[in-house]
Order: sequence, then structure tokens, then C-alpha cells
Amino acid sequence: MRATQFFLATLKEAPADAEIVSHKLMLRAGLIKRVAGGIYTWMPLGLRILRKVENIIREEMDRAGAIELLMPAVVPAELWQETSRWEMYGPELLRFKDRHQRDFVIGPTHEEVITDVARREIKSYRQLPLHLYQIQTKFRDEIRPRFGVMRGREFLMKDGYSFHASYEDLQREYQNMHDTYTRIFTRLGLSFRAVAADTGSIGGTGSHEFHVLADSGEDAIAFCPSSNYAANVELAEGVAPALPRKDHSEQMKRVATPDKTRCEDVAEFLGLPLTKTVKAIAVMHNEQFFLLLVRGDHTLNEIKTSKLPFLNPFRFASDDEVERFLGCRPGYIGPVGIAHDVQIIADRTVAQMSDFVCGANEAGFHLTGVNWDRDLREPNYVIDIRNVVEGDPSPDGMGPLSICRGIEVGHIFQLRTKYSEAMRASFLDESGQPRAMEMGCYGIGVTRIVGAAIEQNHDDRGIIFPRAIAPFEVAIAPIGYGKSQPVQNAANTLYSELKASGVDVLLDDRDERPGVMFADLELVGIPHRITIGERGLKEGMVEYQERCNTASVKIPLAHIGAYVRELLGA
RNA sequence: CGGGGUGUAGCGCAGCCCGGUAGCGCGCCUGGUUUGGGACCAGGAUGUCGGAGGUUCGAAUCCUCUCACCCCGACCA
Repeated sequence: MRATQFFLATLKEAPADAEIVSHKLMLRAGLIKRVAGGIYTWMPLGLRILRKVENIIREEMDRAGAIELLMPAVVPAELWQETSRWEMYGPELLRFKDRHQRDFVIGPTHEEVITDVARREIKSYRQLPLHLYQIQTKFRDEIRPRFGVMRGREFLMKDGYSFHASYEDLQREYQNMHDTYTRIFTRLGLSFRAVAADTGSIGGTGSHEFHVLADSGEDAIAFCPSSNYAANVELAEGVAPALPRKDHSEQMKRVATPDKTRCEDVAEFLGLPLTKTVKAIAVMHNEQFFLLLVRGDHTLNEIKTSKLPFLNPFRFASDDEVERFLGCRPGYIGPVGIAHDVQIIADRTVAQMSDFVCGANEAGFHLTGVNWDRDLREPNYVIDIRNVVEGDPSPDGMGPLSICRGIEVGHIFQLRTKYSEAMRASFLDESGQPRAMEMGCYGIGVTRIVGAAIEQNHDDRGIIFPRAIAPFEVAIAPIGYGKSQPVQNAANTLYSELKASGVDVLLDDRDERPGVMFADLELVGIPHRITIGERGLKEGMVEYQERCNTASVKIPLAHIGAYVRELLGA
């Protein structure tokens, strides 16, 4: 591609509303233009990147035996009503009516549509397994779109769905996809990690997320550096402390803690470590009142909590309810001396504590030196209900956990029969019996990958694209293209040669000053650059420079074509 | 949804407090000089000052409403 025949739209200054690097750089490099909140136009240069990502995914999915199809973005409400997701989904599902007042949605995911295809087409176990996928534009009306393309409302997604005659076969395909995703992200040149995950609203059992590791990631991942354990913190198990509960050494005392409602304030006020305090959280389930206890420095994990059968679903108690059940406003509530019909659920860590501090159920007072059994009844339940923190023991017993941040770019689920049962997608097995199909579902955020790749690969000059997804592999930067016939000839010849051998090359024939040219080519992230100037040509040399490296090397003009082809394996 | 902030030329911003009819840098156009890291000189074009209403002789500026966008929060006793 010649730059004069293309459309570069770089910006010297990033628009003020961009926050994270990838967003700023994407705007500056002219990859995207904002049209509305969370909705972007992909400019020609950006689209080249998106297409490369897409094609790698497509190649690997095909190789893994999946078959591509394309489902509609607009889906009739009836399909969503069949699985009750029409009611379950919140406002992030974009709904609208057509001219006949019939309800439709813009699909945020396509389990219903694909299951509808499967139940119409698949009659026999002989047709299974089947894995269908698409690469398609999705819409999710996010509460708060942000970070540019990273959490957009409209985005490109690869979503695949597999159908199986048995759970064993689903597990086989799940592993196949685990391997395939690993290949895809490796080929994309990303540093990533597969982590055990929560299944969220889509439902099902087994699930892994694939995260690109980046400090700006929205998800926290707990992993064990000395083993391959990795899990979303939402899911990572908080194990019980190894040591048993210590014997009490203090008497319980009531102390005044005026205006100290947060554990941090109480600990500081009393001169005690935060780990000696207990935080009490009041929740309601079916008008029944529960008190949840976590250590002061820990936080409640709502996902774990909501999975407890006797609490599902739960909501936080209102201030009035807290007062009604405990006789005290929030801020000073605690588990001591409360009515027997209030169930106490203690986190494992709390159950092991002794001589701790908690609210006295009396405004302005806390209790210190509190001990289980002696001062209050043992909890009704001792369960893992908190988020793990750095340094917690790894659930696999292989040492302390570390926590890092990641950008979720892929997610695989074992859906089992959730959708096939709801939509009566069944087949006849070997014995002629109808059975619900086992299903798996596998997503990749194509759009988000571009942002994540930039987040992971950039410097102060701009983007450093991994070669596999760079908009161009090589740039030719001729200095004085319009002035110098030798430069122009050398540049044109090299351009033709590389193009003929299938190299994705950009010839910057804009006749810009060298500074402008270099700045643009670096901003845009082209991995390799060949600079051709009269100065070098006099000695028969051109310069080669790698984007990720500041040093350049002189190469004889006569060899440069072969040099680049060698470099790229073209 | 709650809190905070911002809307002025394609982009970044000033002007607003103290009302007098809009400016700077970059970019863009023309001509010339330049050409190894975002050139220089000369000339030029570009704005419903986010929108509506109000106050006023007069509103980018003051008041009311509204829309859009950004940031933070939505973990909490």
C-alpha cells in the first residue's frame, strides 16, 4: 500500500476524554473514531488490525473443527422469552419494537438463536458433535462504557457453540477449545493466562477466562507463582487459616468509639491491627435477616455469598431493617448478644479469630476481647464468603497467592443442558431415546483484543504491534521521495519486490519531512522500517530499524529485499 | 443510579469571575524557501461559543431548563 493511496488520520494530541494508553493511542493513531458513547467507527488502518485478529481466530477455529455461520444481530423476543432471559436480563439488553410493535433485541450473545438452529436441524446422535461459530457485531448497553474499545457497547465478538451427545464429549471439546484459545492468543503475540472463572449470568458449570495481563485490566486475578493455579478473585477460594483458633487471653470489654463506624477507623482509634476487627454485614433473604462476618481487612465476595443456597437471592438490609433486628443503626452492629433467630454466617478466617473487636449493637460503642463460645454463640455457618487477598495460601497448597490484573479477552463455558432443556433441543440416542444436547459456549472479544494488545505493547512514541496483527508488517520511509530520483527509484523497487513476495508493506510516498514520517510510522506501530535516503544510497546502503528497538543497522541496498523476506519468512 | 467535572474552529486550549459581538497553538489551503526526527517566511479559510428559554440596549460571559461527554462510586455497617 502506498501512503498517498491510503488514509492515515493521525493526531498530534490525543482527545482529552481518553483515559488509558490504548484508548489515547488508538485515537491518535487514527484507528478508531468515536461516534457515540462506547460506539466507534473503525478507520481503514484500524480495520486492517481488526481483520488480522479476526482471521487468526477464524483459522484456528476452523483448524479445531468448528464451522462458521452468521446469525442475525436482531433477534425476536420470543427466543429470549423461551429461556426466560428476556426477564432475567437487565437494561443492558437493548430491546426495541419493529413497525408492527413486535419486540426484538440486539443480540448481546446468541445461545437462543443457535439452540433454535440446533433443535431444528439435529435429530440424531449421528449428527453430533457439532460446533458452530460466528464472528459478529454484538451490542451490550453497558452501564458505563469506558476505556475506548475495551468496554464498548458495540463490539466484534467470536462466539462459538458446541453440541454433544454426552458430557464426556463436551469435556473433550472444552479441552479442545482451551487448547485452541491458547494457540490463538499465542499467535496474536499476547502475554496471557487462562484462569478459572465464575460462570456469571450465562450459567453452566466449568468455565475458564483468558486474560491478557496488563495493569490497566478491569479484572483481578489470583494466581500462585509456584504452581499453575489461577482464578478470577471472584472465584478464588479463601482457605481457612492453618492454625486453630487461639485460646482467649482477654476479657470482653465495652469501649466507646464515637463516630468510628468503619473498621479502619476503629482499629486506628484503639491502636489495634485491622486484622483484629470483625466487619458485620446485614443481609436479607426472603425477609429473613442474616449477619455476615468477615475480618476487618477483608471484603465480602457477593458472588460466593449469592451462591449459598439459604441466601440465594440476597440483598443488603436497609438501615431500618438493621435497627429493627439489632436495635442499632449500621456502623456499630455486631454478632454478640443478638436474637437466636438471626443466623450468623462467619467467614472461615473469622471463625478462627480470638480476642477480636466488633460492634456492640449500641451506637458509639464497640466490644474488644471478644471470643467465640465464651461471649457469643458459635456461628450457624462457617463458609468462605470473602475475596482472597495477596499472600493468602493458594487453594492447591503450593504457596502464597499473588494478585495481578488482566483484561478478559476470552471465556469458555460448559453450558451443559441449560439452554437445550429450556428450548427442547433434543436428539435421539443410540437406543432411540430423546435426550437433551450437552452444550458448550466459547467467546472471544475480537475488538477488545486490539485494545489489550496495545495496552501490553507500547512506548512513549506509540504502539508496538505484535507482527501478527500490525496494520502493515514493514514500512518504507524514503527521505526526499519527491525530490530525489535515486531515492524514489530505490523505494519503488523495494516496494514492488516486497509486495510481489507477499509482504504487507507500506510505502510512505507522502513526501513528508523525515520527522513527520518517523513519528507517524512509530505511532501507528509498524514493526519494521526501512529508511532510504540519498546519504546512504551514495554508499549503496539503506537502514533497517525494528520498532521495538532504537538502534538501526545499515544494510546494502542490493540485499535489503532478501534481508526483509528472510526476517519475515516470506 | 449517586457524586464530581467539561462542552468555544478538525485536535488541544484561553476568554466567562467583572456582559460590549471570539482568540491562541497545532492541523488545513495558497505561494516561496527547505528536507535524516513533528521546518521557516508571507498570505488565507474555518465557529449556529452543545441546545432551548429568560434577564439586558446588548449574552460565549448572568439565570433557568435540557442534552452530550468524561471521571469516581455503586463493597457496606
